[in-house]
Amino acid sequence: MRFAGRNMPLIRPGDPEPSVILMRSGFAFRSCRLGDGRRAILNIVTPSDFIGLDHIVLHRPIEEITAANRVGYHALCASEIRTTLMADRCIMLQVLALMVEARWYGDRLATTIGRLDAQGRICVLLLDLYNCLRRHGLISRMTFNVPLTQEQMADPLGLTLVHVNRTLGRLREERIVLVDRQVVIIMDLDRLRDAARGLPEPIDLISPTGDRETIGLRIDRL
Amino acid sequence: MRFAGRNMPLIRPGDPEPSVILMRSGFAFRSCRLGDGRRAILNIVTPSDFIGLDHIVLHRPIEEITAANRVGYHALCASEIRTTLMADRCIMLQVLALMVEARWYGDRLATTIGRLDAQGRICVLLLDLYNCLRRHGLISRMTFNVPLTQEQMADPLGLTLVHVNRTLGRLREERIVLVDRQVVIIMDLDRLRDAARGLPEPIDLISPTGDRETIGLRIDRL
DNA sequence: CGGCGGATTGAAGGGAATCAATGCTTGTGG
DNA sequence: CCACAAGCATTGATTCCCTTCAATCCGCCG
Repeated sequence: MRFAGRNMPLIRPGDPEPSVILMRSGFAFRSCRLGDGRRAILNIVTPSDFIGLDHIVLHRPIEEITAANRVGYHALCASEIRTTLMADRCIMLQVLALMVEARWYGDRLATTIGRLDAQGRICVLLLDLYNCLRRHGLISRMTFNVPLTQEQMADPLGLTLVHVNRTLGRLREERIVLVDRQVVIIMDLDRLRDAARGLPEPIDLISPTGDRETIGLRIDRL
Repeated sequence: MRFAGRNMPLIRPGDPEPSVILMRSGFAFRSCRLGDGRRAILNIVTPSDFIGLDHIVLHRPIEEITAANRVGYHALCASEIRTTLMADRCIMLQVLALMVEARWYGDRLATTIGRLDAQGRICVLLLDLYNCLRRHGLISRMTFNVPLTQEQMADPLGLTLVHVNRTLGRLREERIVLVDRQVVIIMDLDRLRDAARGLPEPIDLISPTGDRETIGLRIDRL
């Protein structure tokens, strides 16, 4: 188990020896470099997510992972993983399933940005985080911590931090969800779902995602 | 080799026996259903693309594929593919590579929509089509056919057809690219690239994408 | 000819960006 | 312990890109 502090890179683009990472605690975000050098956040990474699985088939990382707060994680050399996968076809299939799931979320994000207004997009983000944390048993109430600045929320949603701020204010006024500092309090889950409604539902994998631990255990072993 | 006419479904969501498809000729688009029943186009599919590879690990299709014009394609039952893959690890790795590439394009699309204005988005779409067709040796000049309505172009870019129309008009005025009916003529490739600049570059897979035929051949054989 | 799908164009309105200034916390050093 | 700076949140005013609504036009086919 390794650790990284706020704003520290877990993976940087062009790393000669890229890793596959299993998040254990904390938040991070996955981003890519734009032509002008700016950084575009692609999504938020939460505990028990795998990141960098694409390194299995990539020469060098195309994206960078940055810790949003203190992060605990396991790292393993991608080439080792590759040989491991070649030895166990079932694991390989599971990795494929994870990639399919990741693609689905990418498509879904594009749909979110393309068809929902600022309020809808933010609701989707918060709802996804809620569902994700809840699925992994990290929360049980309607309250949780999101160690992101408003700018980091705005970026993957294609918004400006100013507009995120205003919209969060409106969501608070309407008593749907309250975001203060790093604390999120869902006040009305139904209306939060309504605001995010219209999007396709998460998918149904042959090998359920809960089985991630199957891979996780092997990583621990290595 | 099978054929499908304009607006005919190649894959429909919930199909009990989903297929993996290799496009041979014609255009199609991949879409998903929104809560209100509308259809959201996720991307454009061109000849030699694989679609439905996710069915290898999915119970049932989550997206639908629709022919944009007359399409020729090969179809193979996903469960057969799955057993084939389990037998040949190298092919499996190639499929994984294709999924990684697909995800990258999904992420890239989200970035495109989130950070570029209408002109940039349309330029990205046209440029991607150009590069894609060219890579597969389907065109050699600056002219090609795109059998899409303006509405079908607008959809995946998060725009309205009205605004696409106006923007195409501006691109014509500025002598960058000319889109009339279904004919695209790139008048100034450099400025087209400029308008789309800022996006991350396509990726560099360990097993080059050109090797698709490796899989294609096996599909033919089945 | 009439109808239809798609392209084109106009006018009006709104959502989000942009520019800019002001609070609020936190941490650091004197 | 206070002063100060840095980073982030908040708020206002203005601008503009894109949407929406609507009308017209065009090519095609029965």
